[in-house]
Amino acid sequence: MKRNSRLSLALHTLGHMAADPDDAQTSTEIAEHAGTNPVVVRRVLGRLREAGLLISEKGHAGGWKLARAPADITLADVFAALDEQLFSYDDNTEPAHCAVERAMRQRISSVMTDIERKLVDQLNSISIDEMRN
Amino acid sequence: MKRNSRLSLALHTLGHMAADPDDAQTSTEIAEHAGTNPVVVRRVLGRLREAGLLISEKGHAGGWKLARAPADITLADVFAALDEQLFSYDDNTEPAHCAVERAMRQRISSVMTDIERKLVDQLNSISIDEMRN
DNA sequence: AATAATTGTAACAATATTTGTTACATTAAT
DNA sequence: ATTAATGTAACAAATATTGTTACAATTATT
Repeated sequence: MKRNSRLSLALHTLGHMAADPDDAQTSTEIAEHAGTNPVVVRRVLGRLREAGLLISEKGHAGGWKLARAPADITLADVFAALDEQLFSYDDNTEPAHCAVERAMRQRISSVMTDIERKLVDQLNSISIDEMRN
Repeated sequence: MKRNSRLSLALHTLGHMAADPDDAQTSTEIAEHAGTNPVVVRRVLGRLREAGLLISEKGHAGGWKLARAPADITLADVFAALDEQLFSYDDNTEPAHCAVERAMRQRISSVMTDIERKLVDQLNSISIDEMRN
């Protein structure tokens, strides 16, 4: 089983939708194309809907569509919607016992935050429209 | 249980070592300070040793020390040593069936590679010496 | 009004990963 | 010899991800 294929599924789906923004697709169609299960698709795309990137409609002739223009959805939007940790850095939640430790944690945290901010800037500069050829 | 605390453990340990590069520490000491187990410490630090960042010595009075000057060990070195995925993007290994899919995967992969390269540049600009106050 | 097609979501199993732990062989200083 | 350390295998426990089944709610079609 693969780990964390949510981002992959989201990007590929959004990329396809960007090619034909007015065509709604069902989770079954998307799942077949992505080689997975409709429930998994609804699970992942549900997060994109909560973030305002997608619209879903229930019932007969329902399905999934982009909520706005492909040029207005960036990679940073997708990362944020999936709540992906950009880095795999988890600080210990236990309070630091020594002063050196506390100072270092703060320094590391600030460095990471700075790097992350720059990364988000870069991700924001790429729209899903640009993910297609 | 926490997920992926390896980077945290590695950085904090290296940070402390950078403050006193000549003092060798045992995995038990490090484990107590980090609130974990000596075997876990040896597991994580072993990777740093394989990458040439640390030196370990067996036997009585053995322990762990930096392999080179703190200013010469960067965050990028540490990430690389732990083989961390910078992003949680996993491409499907299955060959793409349609041309649109193939093209998009290539585009995504190239975008990710580009972002990752810039990120590594930034990580390389910060040494573990700078992680302390 | 009945039917069909779709999302939303809960529940559970299967799998993979991470961490913690015990145990023990190996190595080196005392 | 004894002691103290690493190196590593093996396994348990916790957690996360994915796949799957089931079914209620919703909406279009007939």
